[in-house]
Amino acid sequence: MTISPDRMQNHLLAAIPDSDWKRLSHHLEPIDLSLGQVLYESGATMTHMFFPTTAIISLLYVMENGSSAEIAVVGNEGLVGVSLIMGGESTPSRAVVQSGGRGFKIESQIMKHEFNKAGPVMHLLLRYTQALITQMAQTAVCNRHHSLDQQLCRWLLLSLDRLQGTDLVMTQELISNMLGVRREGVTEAAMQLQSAGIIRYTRGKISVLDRPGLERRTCECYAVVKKEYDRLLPDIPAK
Amino acid sequence: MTISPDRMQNHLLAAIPDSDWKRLSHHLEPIDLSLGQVLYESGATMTHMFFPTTAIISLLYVMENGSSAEIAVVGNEGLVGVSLIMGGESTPSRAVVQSGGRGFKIESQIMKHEFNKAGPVMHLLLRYTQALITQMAQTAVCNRHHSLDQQLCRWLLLSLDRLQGTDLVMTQELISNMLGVRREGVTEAAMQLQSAGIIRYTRGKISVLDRPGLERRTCECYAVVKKEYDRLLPDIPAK
DNA sequence: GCGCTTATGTTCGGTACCATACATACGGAC
DNA sequence: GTCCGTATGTATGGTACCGAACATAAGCGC
Repeated sequence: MTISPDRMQNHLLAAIPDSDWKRLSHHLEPIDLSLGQVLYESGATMTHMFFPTTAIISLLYVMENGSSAEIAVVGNEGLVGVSLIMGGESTPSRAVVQSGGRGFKIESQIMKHEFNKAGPVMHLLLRYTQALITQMAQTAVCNRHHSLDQQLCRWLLLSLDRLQGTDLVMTQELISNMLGVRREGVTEAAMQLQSAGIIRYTRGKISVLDRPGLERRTCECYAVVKKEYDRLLPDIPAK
Repeated sequence: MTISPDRMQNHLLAAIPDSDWKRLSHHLEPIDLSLGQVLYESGATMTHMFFPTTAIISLLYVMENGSSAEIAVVGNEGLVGVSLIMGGESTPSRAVVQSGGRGFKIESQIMKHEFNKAGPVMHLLLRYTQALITQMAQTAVCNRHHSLDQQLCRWLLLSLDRLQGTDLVMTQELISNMLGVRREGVTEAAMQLQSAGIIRYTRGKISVLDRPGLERRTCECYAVVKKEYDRLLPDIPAK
């Protein structure tokens, strides 16, 4: 049985004041988001915005030679389609479902209209956008300076924050695409984490056993981003 | 003789409709921006927004261990202080003058008030913000995948686009801080470019002799960002 | 249980960058 | 012109990651 997703599962939707919510609620449509599904393609005009509840979406740039790099990750704390409210209608990146689940979608026109009222919804979305900017900036820093091991920890923590429970359904191949590294590199880093007792994994599934252990091993980038989300979106319950 | 900067030298200011400009013009204050000057510090509350005319500003993140990485660069096409309009009042990065020159500053309250009118100025600033987001995202990609040589070309081109003329006053040490690499690495890359006849440099000054040569050697990242600026801010003359 | 697909593990040589140390030489101050 | 601070050039050894090729084994379909 598929349970219709609850608005409250997405923290942005949950933070919309009731008076504004009344206008919007009719337009939100619950949807399934299955692993690998592409929500929008680089450069394509976006017709909808998405609010994940249990799914996680990766924003990634695909290079001319086919390799890719994750720019940011979006889960139940946020939304996919920021460029709609920024007025650009598209971005040079792709949005892919990294972890299957559910969410809501809404037509872009509705949301743009709501945004242009310049009320609480606009300010909420803008604060979220700033948090997303921080995540992107820190991804740039992390890509420059930190080891694959540290980046894997950061990535696991970001995913964990956007999931219920401690299990990720995710192959190492997938992770390597997100991080923009070789699959073998992920294998070696994951083996180290497993032998340290921090994670346990089998084909396509990773269980985090020791979250504080991950936090000890990751770089400062994770904390910088986390702190900024908490600061900018305080009405959103820290998991 | 220092010439008072002209509003039209900053493309965002130039794009503000006259009716809105009348309200704002009294509040804009011309200022000198000298090399190395810090416009805001990581985490500090911003009191002003800045519109460079002839100066270039780097947004960079400084790590706990003191090393740094550039997140984005802002010149006469943009503004410094996007987080003010996003509602965050601060960001975890630092804004430093990378190339001395002039610009305007304006008190944050004035600009926020103007933004909240939800008129043309808001939409202009939001479109600029999206272009800036693209630059950050592409910096992340470039840091992940491209060689120092390619990144140096990208960086020179981004700087060139924001300057008049073809000379940069800039030591290799400074460039290495921006790119987040060793100074020696920049030296080697610069020597290659010089012996290819693309640039010529002496202590602290770089002259670009062959701009198309730089464009041939850089990665796709430069073009992606450039195209997105042109798309989002078409009212701004491409240099 | 058997076989096949595919996720994970291992090895190899190569390279781009790093940290450190030091050599050279430009060009402004005097 | 001379001196000196500092920008640039060079060398050495180390490491993290890459690309490629291949080995193993988990778990699904039958």
